Amino acid sequence: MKHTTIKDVAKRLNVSISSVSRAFNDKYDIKKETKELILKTAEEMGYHPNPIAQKLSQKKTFNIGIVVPEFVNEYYSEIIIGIQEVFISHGYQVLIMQSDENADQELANVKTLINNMVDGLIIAPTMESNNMNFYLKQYQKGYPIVFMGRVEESLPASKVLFDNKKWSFFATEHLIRQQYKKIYHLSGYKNLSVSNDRIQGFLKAMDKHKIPKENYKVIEGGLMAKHGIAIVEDLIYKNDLPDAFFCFNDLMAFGVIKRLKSNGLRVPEDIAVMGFTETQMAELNTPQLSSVKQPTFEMGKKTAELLLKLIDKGPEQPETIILNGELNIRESTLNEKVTDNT
Amino acid sequence: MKHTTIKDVAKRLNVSISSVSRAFNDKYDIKKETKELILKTAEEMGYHPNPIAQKLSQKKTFNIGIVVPEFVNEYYSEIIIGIQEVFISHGYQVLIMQSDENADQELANVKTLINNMVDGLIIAPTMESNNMNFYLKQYQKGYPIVFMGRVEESLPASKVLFDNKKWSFFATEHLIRQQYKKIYHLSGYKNLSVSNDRIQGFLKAMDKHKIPKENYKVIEGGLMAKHGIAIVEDLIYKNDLPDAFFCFNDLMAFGVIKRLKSNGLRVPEDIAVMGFTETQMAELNTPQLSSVKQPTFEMGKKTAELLLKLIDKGPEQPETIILNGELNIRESTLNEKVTDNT
DNA sequence: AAAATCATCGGAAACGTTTCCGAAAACGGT
DNA sequence: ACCGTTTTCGGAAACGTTTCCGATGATTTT
Repeated sequence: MKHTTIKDVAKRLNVSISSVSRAFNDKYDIKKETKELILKTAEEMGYHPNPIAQKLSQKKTFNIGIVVPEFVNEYYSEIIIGIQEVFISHGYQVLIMQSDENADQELANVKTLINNMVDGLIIAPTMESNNMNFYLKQYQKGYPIVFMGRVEESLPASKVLFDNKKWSFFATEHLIRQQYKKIYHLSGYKNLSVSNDRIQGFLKAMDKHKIPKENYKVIEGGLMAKHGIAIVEDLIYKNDLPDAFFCFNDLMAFGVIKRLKSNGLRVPEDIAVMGFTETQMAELNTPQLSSVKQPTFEMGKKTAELLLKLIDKGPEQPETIILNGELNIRESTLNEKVTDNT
Repeated sequence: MKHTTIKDVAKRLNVSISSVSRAFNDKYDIKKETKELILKTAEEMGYHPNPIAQKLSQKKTFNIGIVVPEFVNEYYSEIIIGIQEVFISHGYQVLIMQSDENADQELANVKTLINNMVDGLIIAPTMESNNMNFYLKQYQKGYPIVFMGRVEESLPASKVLFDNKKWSFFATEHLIRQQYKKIYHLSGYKNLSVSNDRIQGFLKAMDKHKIPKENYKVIEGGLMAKHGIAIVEDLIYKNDLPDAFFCFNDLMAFGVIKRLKSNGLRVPEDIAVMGFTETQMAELNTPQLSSVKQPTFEMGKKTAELLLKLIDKGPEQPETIILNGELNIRESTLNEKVTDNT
């Protein structure tokens, strides 16, 4: 467990500590031969610079922190993988913490990460809370922070967003084109900006195609399958089922499909169901689920690159990157009566 | 960005640096009043000890590293959450790296983590490779390492395992009791010890119930849905379909179900399908998938606790924890002709 | 040949803690 | 009033780097 230090290497070669340091850091003021000699014997001695000492000396931790609501589902996992790819290749290590969809936990996580002196932070907030004030204050004090996902476009900081309104619109329009007449949107929690964006997209499509008000509805759901199940349950009880459901995410869609089937209803023959934020199960489910695929990996990479720039070059004009998705039509929203499937 | 240091606090109160340190570290040799005074003014000045400096001084990084094959699927995500819960509450930060089911990548990850001087390592190997020699050598040199999952019971180091053989046996026996006569096991890669354990369990059940050799088969699959699909495809082509499939994991089971359905076969009426390592989709799929639930969260916690002990108390007798699961019977393996569903 | 430049290196401060060692102060007992 | 403890504290070394500053000798310029 005894580590060989820079001193050991220096002593062995009868050179100074500074020379060894210079050799390892590619400095100009060292002769080529001595540098090579140093590197060679250091290699032989199994010397690796102690990262902690380097960090102390350089006043950088080469750690960055990520706070996400959760990473059990694929969405944030994939984003994290994208982030890691960028940072690890730049010599950083990534600390991941989850807020469990809880604003207090989120704030606590951010504070631990700051106390651990991470060089930068990526925050995917669970919801708009007054935490944002704290985060923004840190950002304005010069702490490098980049936001991701559930924040408003007006936020005065760099961020990477998905164009929820647009793709919600496209998804809804697809349902309309498939000639589903009565369409219900099961939204996410309404205190999430993404939920509202998708509601906006839904309503915009309704408006454009002049669907009468009694033929559509927005019902507040949540994030999980059980929310979809509960809502369908309720609608069955009220005898108020639509032709098509457009769900906030795939998980809710799976819940909806399950509950419909257990009531003897077929998807899509009786009722169509559309998801959002595509999961790998969309293809494997019966029926295969139509959904909107978000470019998770790319979102992670872009976010990481923004933060890296912020760390290296200091604060400049905040940048907002809005990414596009992909509407993947599958069995669950195909109306057999419609031949033109555009 | 200018941090207040221990010196600033000391100077302000005209005490020594050591006293401030003592106050923060709950040392005995400091008067209660001065300690409180120091803590109060430190608080006022917004002083937090610099963790990097602490780490350098204490020769500990308070970082631990985890290497997993992947964390897109729920299995490792949940394990990681269990690990984090233990370590974060003990003041550690957790560095997570994924090997992408690639042994070289895995080794590289372990080496980066060691170079980053993590205080301990949790390795969930992708497969038995000669990496194990390297890991064991580090372990024997005194580096705290705990293994998880895909390792053999004979490995001379602390580890947390799932009793794959036992639960594979139970799962298979359930299929036999449901009077499925011809049962095929789609295994995982045969260079994984877990695959072999589950094969053993499968064969043991066949043996116990004296199933004739021509009525069962072990087919090497993999880890993903597409492997299940490909195998079913092949069996259909060869006209060699069984009454029931027992799959290495849920993902393969979903692939199997999908491919069977697209051939007009019903699950479970025509063919039953059983998964393993239960996912949240098992309940939501149609039909609901029978599977074996692994105690992922607990596995994470146990692993973390083993490592924590290893770090704190040094190497003792290696400990092996083998955890039990839960056989969850659902629609996909219920034979309507059988009334006694035990 | 003197002066200026350049390449190469060593010494030491600095980064911000913890901790060892010893000293001063307070205290109790005789 | 003296001595031995105990309590409380300060000084300084140590952790392992990076980097600034200056020194030395070699090389080039005038």
